[in-house]
Amino acid sequence: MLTLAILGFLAERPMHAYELKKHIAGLAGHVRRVSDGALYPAVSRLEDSGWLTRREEPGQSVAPRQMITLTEAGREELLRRLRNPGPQDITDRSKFVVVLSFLSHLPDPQAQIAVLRRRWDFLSEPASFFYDGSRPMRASELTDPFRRGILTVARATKIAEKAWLEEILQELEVKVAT
Amino acid sequence: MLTLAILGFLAERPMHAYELKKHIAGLAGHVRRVSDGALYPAVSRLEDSGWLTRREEPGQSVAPRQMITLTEAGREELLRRLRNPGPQDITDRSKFVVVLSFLSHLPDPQAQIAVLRRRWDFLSEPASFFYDGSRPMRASELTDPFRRGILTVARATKIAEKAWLEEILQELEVKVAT
DNA sequence: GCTAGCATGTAAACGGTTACATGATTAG
DNA sequence: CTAATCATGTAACCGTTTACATGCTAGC
Repeated sequence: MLTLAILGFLAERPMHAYELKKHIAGLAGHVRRVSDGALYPAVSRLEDSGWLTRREEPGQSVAPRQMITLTEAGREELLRRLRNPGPQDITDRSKFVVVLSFLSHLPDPQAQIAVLRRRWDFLSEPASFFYDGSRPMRASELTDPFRRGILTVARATKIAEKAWLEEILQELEVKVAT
Repeated sequence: MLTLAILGFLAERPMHAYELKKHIAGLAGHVRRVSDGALYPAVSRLEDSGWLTRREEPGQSVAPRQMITLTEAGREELLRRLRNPGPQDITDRSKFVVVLSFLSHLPDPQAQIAVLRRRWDFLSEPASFFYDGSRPMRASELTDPFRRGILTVARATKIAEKAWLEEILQELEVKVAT
């Protein structure tokens, strides 16, 4: 998730790590704070992979900082990841949000459609949640009010997301057809 | 997350690890598959902490398996974690769902109210998502259709969850008052 | 005979959290 | 002078993923 977010934001423009941190924190909707201990090693890893380069900017009245730039290989890696998200990137909403954030970078609407459809298919599968012994329970059988709440909210979320997906898929299909 | 889920399900009844796995997979709504490499070591860790015990059940016509039972210390640990969830357990929906799943185990409605209110407070904070340079953007300024989608769905989810929270909080407050 | 499901584990690699460490600038 | 924000990093620890490894039973 961190890797994709770093590649994605750098594709828009070069930044230094501190800026990157704020962008990523915003993306996560402070759902997940980005710790320095995760970010800086991640940037180093991506540099080792040849996906980005760092240029020291001697501090003119500010603390010295490093401008990080995406390489061509980095841009290709981003597109590869966007075109071909892993299963978790589709099923885990917080990961899918990252994919979605950068999906515009894919030049091909058909590739965008493919990703969105995978999410739609996943949301269309029946989601079993709780078990009575080994038998999955239906929502109507649940007496626990908190578990009912989980299902209530999950259902509302699913409906909202599917509605949006159907809307944008239709727009994209019109675009492809023309 | 795994630890809390294991403690929570075992509080309902003893199980063997394979059953636990299915319960946890259901809980996660196959958002996150539970790998054996995570589950079995987690169970061992909890055993080392004295929160559960394992009893070998020689297989009568089935493969030999181990019945896992929560200890008194394990039950206390569960209650401690439910009463006092970490910040991530409140802000990260997939983690909050785990807390919610077992919140009924807390005997005190006031403690339940406290947890739910923390979530409500978190959902009430303004969530900034994307930046234009260093300025956070308003939803109306976003032109990227996928990013607009993220905000659209997030807003719907938030409304649904807050509505449910307000409903159940009111019920619980009535309960406390009587 | 084979596949699916039941059932339990280990080991290496990876990545994230937490805590530690440093230092500059700006606003109150 | 002090707190907040800018800015970058390291190290120990922990838990998860992935891949490997084994073996039984039931139904087709």
